[in-house]
Amino acid sequence: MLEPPDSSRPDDPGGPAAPVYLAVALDVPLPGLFDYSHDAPVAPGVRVRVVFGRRAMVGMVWAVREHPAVSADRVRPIEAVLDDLPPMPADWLRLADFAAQYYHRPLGEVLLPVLPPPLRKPAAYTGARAAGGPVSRADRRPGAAARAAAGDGSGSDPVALTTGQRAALDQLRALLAAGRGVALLHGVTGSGKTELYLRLARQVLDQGRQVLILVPEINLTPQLEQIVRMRLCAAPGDLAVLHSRLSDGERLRAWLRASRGQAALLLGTRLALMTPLPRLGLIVVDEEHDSSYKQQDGLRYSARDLAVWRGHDLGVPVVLGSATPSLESWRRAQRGDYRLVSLPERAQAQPLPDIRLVDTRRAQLEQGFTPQLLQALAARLEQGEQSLVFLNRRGYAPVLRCPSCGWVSQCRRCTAHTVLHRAGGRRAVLQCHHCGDARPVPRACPDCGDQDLQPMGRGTQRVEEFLAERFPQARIVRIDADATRRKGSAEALFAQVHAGQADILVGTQMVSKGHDFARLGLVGVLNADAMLFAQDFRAPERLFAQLMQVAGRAGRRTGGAQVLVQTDYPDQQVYQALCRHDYVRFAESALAEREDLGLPPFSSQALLTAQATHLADALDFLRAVRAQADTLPESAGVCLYDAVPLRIVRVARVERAQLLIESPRRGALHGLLRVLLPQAEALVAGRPVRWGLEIDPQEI
DNA sequence: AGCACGCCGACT
DNA sequence: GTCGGCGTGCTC
Repeated sequence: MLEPPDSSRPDDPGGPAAPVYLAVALDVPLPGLFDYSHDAPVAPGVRVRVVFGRRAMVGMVWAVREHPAVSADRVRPIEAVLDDLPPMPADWLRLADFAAQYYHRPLGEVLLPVLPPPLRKPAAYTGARAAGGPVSRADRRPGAAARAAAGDGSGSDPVALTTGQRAALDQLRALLAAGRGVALLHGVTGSGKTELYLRLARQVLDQGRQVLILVPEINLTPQLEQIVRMRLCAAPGDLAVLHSRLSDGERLRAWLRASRGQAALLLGTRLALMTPLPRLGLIVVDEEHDSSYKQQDGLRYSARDLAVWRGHDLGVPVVLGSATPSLESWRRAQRGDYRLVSLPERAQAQPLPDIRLVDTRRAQLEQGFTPQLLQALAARLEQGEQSLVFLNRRGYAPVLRCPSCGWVSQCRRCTAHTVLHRAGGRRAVLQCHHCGDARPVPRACPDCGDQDLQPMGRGTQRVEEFLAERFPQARIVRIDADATRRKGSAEALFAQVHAGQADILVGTQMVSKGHDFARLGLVGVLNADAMLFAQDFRAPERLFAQLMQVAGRAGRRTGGAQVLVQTDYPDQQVYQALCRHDYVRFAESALAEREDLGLPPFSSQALLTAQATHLADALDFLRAVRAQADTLPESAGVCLYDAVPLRIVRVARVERAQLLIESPRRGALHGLLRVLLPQAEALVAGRPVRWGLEIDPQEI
């Protein structure tokens, strides 16, 4: 099966057939396809093992040609046709083709990385351990799903819907009946979006079709997985789960069950989007505004945007859900491209938490806390309720400083301060949050010898230390990337909080997603302003979403919850809207501002990035590209900004610059890129520069 | 991106 | 005298 077919086939008396040429996509950063010869045509979407340069690779056949695109003496034969899977389906190939064109990357960089690793590693098919290849090995193993407990409540819908939910469900069902279209389901935390996903999914499953549910993070899969199993699965194999923390084998087995149509439900993170699903009938994207849908390395695709494209292409409805939709989606809903479905209230009738701003301009702060916040913490402690102190800054202090000469701790490899870390018992270190480099804390100032170095500002560790001192009777739990580094430790910490074994929770954005803390009565937000003044135009949008999400942690079961946001700028639009839980007003004013400035979603953007040892090389390259663009007729209606260094110009000894390209017409932008990018490739030749392109950048 | 080849410094 | 640094060149 894994060897190349014999060239002298017995049923072909005319001798060896004329060779054909297969245009093969390979995962290399080179444009185009690569031609290989073979003795018979092979269907597009079939994987093949080939030798490329000096190494063996798995590629995918894209087309069959009569003549090679390069001279025939450079063409090599296919090593083996990997026929352990049927050809990838046509709709999957269309989706990959669209992604390759939209993100301006070679096909092979899309087609292959989205496959489970064993399907794209040549070593899985050669050598003694291959044993018939990864697919037959996977098929010989039962897999985790078959051992998992079956759902017992399949068929029942235990919760009665509120009037608001019923109205929303009717609108969503109309979408299902129409068989296509995108709905933006807008509802605050706790308004019951999940319940609606489940009921829609049930309806689609009953029609014998498959449902794809995307969630932003792995952390959110276990909870949803449990609910979905209980509510929608008659057998354990009905659900397949896909995310990056699975082992290669688990991932392959889940992928096979979904792509063969055996699993009716696929739940996963962004990488699940590119799974073939032969009977797909509904796509749900939960928390559609979340930035983790955008891949940040390799092909920088947006799983949410591709989900919308896939739904449209297949004529399958897509539901985008969020309490704080992205302004891109909100505008599409306003224009009528998406159907807006609103859930106006919390499902179980508790009031929304009371959000208040605490003006820090005149307050007497104690370790960053206002007296109001400290009093509120004390009161909740007394009532036996839990509190959350939210601070998006890990470590002990963001910088170490010498009071006599002004020296500050700086990374050797990056233009960034190093952060003081001194978690319980372990030796204190100065750590760079950009490159990970860590060094011991100097005893004295390296510049002037002063021994009295001071930590400036505070992170979660220092807040934890202060609260322990201030409230000695309280049980304090810190949840951030440092406290949860070990596998399973996050689950253990969350379990501790859920079990009521914590009074005060100190956390970064890790705590803001998914977890529903039943006993949480108070949320205190420190240092929100830092997020407001990130110079990115999306900063207010992100801050609003972040704070709404964190506020949503409070009082989901108890009611009477309070959120205190400390700020120097209580008059800012984003804080005012937050206090009123008024996403709509916030979105309208933010959109008006974006329109005035011609920013997305009123324009499309692409970001050309360059990296070099010396900044000047990176900037020179970008300027050359820009000058080249100016000579092209395709640059009409497209704005190319000046090449600029990144705010943190050097990371891990590499200096970075970028050039923003923008147009009110997406077609014009992509038209220019199609012509310009090959020329950029030529311009970089001989320069010590690495470059890249990001379409629809989320951070600028 | 790999993985070669190709010319100049500190080691058994 | 070799091992090895990473500069540039190519891959159907």
